[in-house]
Amino acid sequence: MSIEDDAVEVRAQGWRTLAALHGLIESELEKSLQSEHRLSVVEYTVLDVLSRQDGWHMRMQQLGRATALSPSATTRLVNRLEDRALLTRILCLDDRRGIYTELTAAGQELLTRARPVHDATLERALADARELPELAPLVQALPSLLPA
Amino acid sequence: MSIEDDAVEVRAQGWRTLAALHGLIESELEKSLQSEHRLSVVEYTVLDVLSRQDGWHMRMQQLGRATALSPSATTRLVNRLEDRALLTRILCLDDRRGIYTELTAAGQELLTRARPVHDATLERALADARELPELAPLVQALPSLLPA
DNA sequence: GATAAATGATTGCACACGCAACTATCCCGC
DNA sequence: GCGGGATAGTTGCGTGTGCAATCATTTATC
Repeated sequence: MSIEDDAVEVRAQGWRTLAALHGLIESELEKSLQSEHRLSVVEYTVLDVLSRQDGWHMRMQQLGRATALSPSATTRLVNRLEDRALLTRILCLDDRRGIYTELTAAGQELLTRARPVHDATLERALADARELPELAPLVQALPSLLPA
Repeated sequence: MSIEDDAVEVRAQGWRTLAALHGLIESELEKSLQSEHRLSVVEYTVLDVLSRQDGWHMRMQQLGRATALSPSATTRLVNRLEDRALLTRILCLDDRRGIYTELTAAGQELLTRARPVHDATLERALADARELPELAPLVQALPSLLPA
């Protein structure tokens, strides 16, 4: 019993730490990307993830999963970026329900300018977090968890 | 140069992983807490953090920091919970600008009922995440990062 | 001790979000 | 090849959020 209770508490504590670090980083990114390039974090994420699909298109649904957004929010997010001519919708030929999205040159260009801001802010936010005792271990461990 | 570029990319990758795991867990918690107890994740967080301040009160600002919420959002969050009689505002005597908040018996009771739902959902969400190759390492490492 | 700057919290406003309902397209069984 | 169910995406609507401006109180300056 006590052992299982401990496991529950450890998970909850881990989640609180994760959420705290996430919240800190996200609000820093939000402020800097918004003020420098009028981009929200999730908008930047879309541009970034699209740029990584080198040559490949992405469906709305995949975009929604990549951003943890609902279908309706995904639609409007793509609308906003399309209105700013940062990406284009491309109708799917083999499945005409589906819609692909693709970065425009302007989108690619904005991403190129925004990326340094994003990266610098991320570095600063992580440095700040490393000063907080409850976040430091997670920040410290993060880089070693990637190669899968 | 290349080494520094790598560090930038590693940080970005770590952030994407962190954000992905956070998004997955948060949407699961949101769904279960909302449907079972009409609580959002951030509302649950407030009840939880207040219950941990055993005997101690918390100022609005501290609540805002604990939830990564703006002052205005904090005000309205406390309004919602106060309207449901889950917590009470207590004026600060030594600094009459400040406002303390305290769980009511009903708030404590609701938290007691919601906590099992929260914990079970968290366990399930982490198990799901462990199945995803890109998230598994972070999920695996999380429990070991806590004692600070 | 009066005025100015700073701090804690609240309100007006615009906007992004999720849910549920809807449309359009595809796929399956017969 | 036709009707019913599933799937991809969009829209109406209510609500939670951040920013900027505001009010109340405290603290600093003279």
